[in-house]
Amino acid sequence: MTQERRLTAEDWAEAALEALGEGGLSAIAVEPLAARLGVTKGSFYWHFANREALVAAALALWEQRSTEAKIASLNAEPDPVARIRLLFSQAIELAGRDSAEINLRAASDNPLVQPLLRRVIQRRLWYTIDLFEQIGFSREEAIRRGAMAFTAYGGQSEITARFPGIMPIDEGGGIGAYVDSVLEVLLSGRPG
Amino acid sequence: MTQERRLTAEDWAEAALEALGEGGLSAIAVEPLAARLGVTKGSFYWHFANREALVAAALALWEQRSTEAKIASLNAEPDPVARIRLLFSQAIELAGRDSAEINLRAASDNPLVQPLLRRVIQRRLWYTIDLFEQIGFSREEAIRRGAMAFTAYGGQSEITARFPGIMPIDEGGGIGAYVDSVLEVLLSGRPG
DNA sequence: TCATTACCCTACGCTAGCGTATGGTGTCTC
DNA sequence: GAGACACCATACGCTAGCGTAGGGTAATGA
Repeated sequence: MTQERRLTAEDWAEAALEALGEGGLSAIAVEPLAARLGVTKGSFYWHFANREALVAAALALWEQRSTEAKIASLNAEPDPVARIRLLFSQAIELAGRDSAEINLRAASDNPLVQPLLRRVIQRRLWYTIDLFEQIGFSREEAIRRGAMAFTAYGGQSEITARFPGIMPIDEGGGIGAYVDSVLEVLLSGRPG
Repeated sequence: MTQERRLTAEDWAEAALEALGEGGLSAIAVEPLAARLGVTKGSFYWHFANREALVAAALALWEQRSTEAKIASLNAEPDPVARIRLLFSQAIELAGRDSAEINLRAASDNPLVQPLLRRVIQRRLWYTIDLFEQIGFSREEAIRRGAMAFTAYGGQSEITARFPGIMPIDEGGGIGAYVDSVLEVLLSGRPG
């Protein structure tokens, strides 16, 4: 964290991403980050033109890593049904793993964040829809169920992250059982 | 809006709530609001101790009105299934009706907003769960389905509000058809 | 070894917003 | 009609954060 050697633009972007996870978008601030890196903002303005450029760098870093991570963990699972289950499980425990995403959602009005989230949502939504189509639902039905699944685990992860303990999913079997019951409902009337 | 007469604390709270709906929590700022009300902040600090008090007043105003409105519109419908349908329909078109709520969710880390939203979520969640119990599901199953319904329409309203046009629910029948299909899934295997 | 380059510091100006002190004015009351 | 009170203006100090100017230093390559 606090380095002895001199810094690069990547060091700054890394620190910015970390700050985003801890304090939200507004925590990506030049002077506080400089202090944290044991340096003055004179350093920053050598590597970046302005704060916006730093925010953009941190967002790019996040997008790359988050998509890589999700794709990697999901591609390991060949069965579509198991993939959906994985999607859900991951989303529910997303709070601890990726607090940057939670904080990004809260800043979705920001002109840099808005298009980024739009891309990410689009990808995930249609990925989910595709899964339901692979399972055997018609395209129209897959769109409906996929959209429902996506909003459900989006809302779920948001709420559990921001209001821990408020969802009564710990009763009777824990998270796994809840995920199973959700899937049972989402897959009801499954053809094939 | 811009008044000729002198102001009361309620006028300030009202303007603050309006600003919250338009620009988020940070838009509840003393000097901009004063300018908007055609007055200086000397007026404000006569009515309130500080900014936090104004935020609290605006939040109280919102909580009171939003719960009143929702309860009124839902109590008019006696059938539980129709009520759930109403809940969903309302949530989806929530963006235009209550942008203050959307902006509040984005500020849920704020120490004044956090407990407020926690209360509201708690109320709505268990209200939804009760509906599923009234329909005939067991308590355990009602908790699962209610939680799922709640997160689904929470996520739905958030996404449609922040990223209009991104959800493919307008295809083939519009919102009403989508709500119906969601309900069909959520009520699958319904006893009684 | 010496100049160049990469990186950083110090010091400054600027803005938005919070909060305070104090004085002014219209309206109500006796 | 004279005070009292409610409401507001003016003017100030303060903080956090952005951005700039210009000088300094350590390492590196010729």
